[in-house]
Amino acid sequence: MRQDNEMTTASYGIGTISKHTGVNIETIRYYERIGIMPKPPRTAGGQRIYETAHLKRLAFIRRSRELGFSLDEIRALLRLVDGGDYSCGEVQEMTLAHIADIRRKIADLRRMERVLKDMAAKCDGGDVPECPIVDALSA
Amino acid sequence: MRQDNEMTTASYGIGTISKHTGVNIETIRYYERIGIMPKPPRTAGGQRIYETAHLKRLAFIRRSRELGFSLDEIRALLRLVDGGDYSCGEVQEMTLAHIADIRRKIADLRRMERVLKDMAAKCDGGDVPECPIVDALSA
DNA sequence: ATAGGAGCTGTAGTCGCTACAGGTTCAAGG
DNA sequence: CCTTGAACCTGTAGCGACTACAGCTCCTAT
Repeated sequence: MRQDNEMTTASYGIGTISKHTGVNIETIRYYERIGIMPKPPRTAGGQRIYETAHLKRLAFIRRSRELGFSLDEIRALLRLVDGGDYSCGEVQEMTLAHIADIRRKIADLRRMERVLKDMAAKCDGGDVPECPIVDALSA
Repeated sequence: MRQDNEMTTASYGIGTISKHTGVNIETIRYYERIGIMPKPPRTAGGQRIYETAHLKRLAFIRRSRELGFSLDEIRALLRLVDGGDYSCGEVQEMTLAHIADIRRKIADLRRMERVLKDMAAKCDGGDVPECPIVDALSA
């Protein structure tokens, strides 16, 4: 573990924050390239040095991805947070929009499931080469 | 509309089958490139000529995509159909596996929705720059 | 004969990563 | 102090399933 020479500010290598957040090393570098993670300071040799703030930001991104936010949505969320003058209302609005999105996806999947279930039910599962599923799909 | 000179076998240009199936022209050519649509005959000038069989196959692919089958799954389905010796049981098996997949996706999305709803509920939506959603995400 | 819509090929971009190849740096052990 | 080897670096290419474009050629109707 590295130590700052002035203060007791913890620093971590990229592998450490990768393990901590569960985000792949390559993905972290990718996030930096596309600008949702800031360019961190480097050692004399060019290796990235992260601090607690980076760790928190990466955890935020990770959790948001898990909850289905796109990187663009996360970018917007982070812009609010970075601006400093974000309001709770704005964040809530985006979250509600995202929930609506998820609901639409669920509805679509349920429709698919129903159709497929109906098709599978018409099938006797035998060896004959006349399948109602195939018929239903090409109609 | 083109007409065969021997029989009344209907032929269509790529634009026609695109409109009929709702599959983009570029996508049809892409399907040909990756081998899930066969290479059709061409006019002297090199334009693709399709017949009713192509139309049915493309409709099959379209519908399967709509129902969430991946191109790889569709390829497998088509291999069964093309082989001619497919059994209804095999098709049904793939369909049931796909249904299980859809159920998993629905469960995931529902979990997401619940978490987001809980987070949004904690938010008073006001103008204050302290948002429980942001806190929840970075924790 | 000509205008213009339809079609052609080939390439590059999208999203969100992941997987290399081929090199450099760092920390620990001898 | 030196060596080993793990960790890190850059840059590029690949995935799936398209979509978009540039810059042509072809076909049909007037």
